Amino acid sequence: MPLDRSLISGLPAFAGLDGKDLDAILSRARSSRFPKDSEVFGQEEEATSFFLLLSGHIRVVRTSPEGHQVIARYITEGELFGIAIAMGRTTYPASAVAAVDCVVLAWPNSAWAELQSRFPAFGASAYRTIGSRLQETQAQVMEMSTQQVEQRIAHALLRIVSQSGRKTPEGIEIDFPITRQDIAEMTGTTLHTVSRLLSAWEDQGIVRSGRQKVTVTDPHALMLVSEHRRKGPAA
Amino acid sequence: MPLDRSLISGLPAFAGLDGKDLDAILSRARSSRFPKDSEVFGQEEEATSFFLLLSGHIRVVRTSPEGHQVIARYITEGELFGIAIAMGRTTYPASAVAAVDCVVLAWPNSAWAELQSRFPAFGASAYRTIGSRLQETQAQVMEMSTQQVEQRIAHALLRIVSQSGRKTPEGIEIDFPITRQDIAEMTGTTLHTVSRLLSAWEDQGIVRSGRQKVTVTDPHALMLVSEHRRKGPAA
DNA sequence: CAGGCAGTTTGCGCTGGCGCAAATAGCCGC
DNA sequence: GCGGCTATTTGCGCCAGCGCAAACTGCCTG
Repeated sequence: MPLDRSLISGLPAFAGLDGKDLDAILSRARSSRFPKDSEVFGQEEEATSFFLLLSGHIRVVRTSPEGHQVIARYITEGELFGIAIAMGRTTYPASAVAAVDCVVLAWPNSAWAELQSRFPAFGASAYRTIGSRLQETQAQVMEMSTQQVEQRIAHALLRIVSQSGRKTPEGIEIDFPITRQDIAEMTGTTLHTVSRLLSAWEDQGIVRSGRQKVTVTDPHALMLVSEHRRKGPAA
Repeated sequence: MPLDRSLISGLPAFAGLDGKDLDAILSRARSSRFPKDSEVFGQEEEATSFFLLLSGHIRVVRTSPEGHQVIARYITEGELFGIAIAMGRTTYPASAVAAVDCVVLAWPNSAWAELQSRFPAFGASAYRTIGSRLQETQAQVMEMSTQQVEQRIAHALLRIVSQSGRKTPEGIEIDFPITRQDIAEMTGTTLHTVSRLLSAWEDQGIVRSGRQKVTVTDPHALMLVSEHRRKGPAA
């Protein structure tokens, strides 16, 4: 059964393409399910496909030779990921793990050249994606160089929540399970410190948190926290 | 006077192109000199061109809203830089400052689409460049999350030296002026800490350093330092 | 519904590395 | 050769946040 073009018609990656184009693009893709905690691809693995997340959330994790893990980002619905081919890489630089049950479209790398040349808008969109990843990653380096742990965590929460937040009566909730450890691995700290800060914020009524769950009840206050920077150069 | 193709013929960015192609590419470029400490482009500035460094060394610097600076990387001879256009960005995400007197080739952004489509190998090379920048930046995040300052500085020195080292009787010297502050801004620390560590290494005979100058006399020992990691997970 | 496990909280002590400040030392221009 | 500027070194005190360890708590499973 061919994939329905409505799956991807609204996505920024395919902006400016008509129905026929979408069908052509989809004809090269296959869709698959990944249950929670399963790996879409692994770090250092031979890159054979590139992907689009149709539904769910995916954690992109880099593991160091000594076994330390760092979460590079979360992929949300509609995003391209694993586009090693677009950067001329032959292996995936990180692994991708389903944070919840996910549905993913996969294209074989062999489709890349064709899609890119037939639908330049699609290629451009992929390159824009890479550009923003680079931008974000550089911003993260900056943040780690100049901000305290508290600000970094506040900022990370705001980022996640704005990307993958679900409104509830109590506030905005991160709509996938996330542990203190996960947050620590996104911000370069330890689960202990994350736990302490979340507790403090809970006392101040800024967040509510539970097992693998964080709800931001006062985003504005959290923004203030994230902006209260360490003393910088005078100007 | 047209630019001579020998300027760029050996560079990886133009691998696989013949003399006529090179001339065509060069015909769209103009060459300019940037004296030490002058800015090739500024952060947030409208991106109007992309560049190739013919000679010299360029410092890529990001400045935070509070005035903190971070050195994202050094560009060495033969590298493309400022290729915001390839990522669909309209402004430069960082500024580029000549670390020494530099000679630079600049293409107007309007040449990008044409060059990319006429010479796919050139486009691919640019995308590979971006891919490795992303890779490196992510590795840096990892490093900052998991390693101590000492290891980070050791690693940074090794990286610079392998990229821009000049052999001298005493060891390998960084062949552009670099201050303790610069090293601090590459590694997310302070010039004080850098100075202390360099002094310690000097006592151990691993480096020799002077005003805006660092010579690695014992790269192997420095590698050992950079690999002596903080205790990690058991496996 | 009894365990057991994974995730979380919290206390406590310690230390890497920062912040500040002052002294020193190359280098450049005059 | 004399300032004066900029880069560097170094001492000292302090504290954010880590490491360790122990207790706790939902939640899932049998």
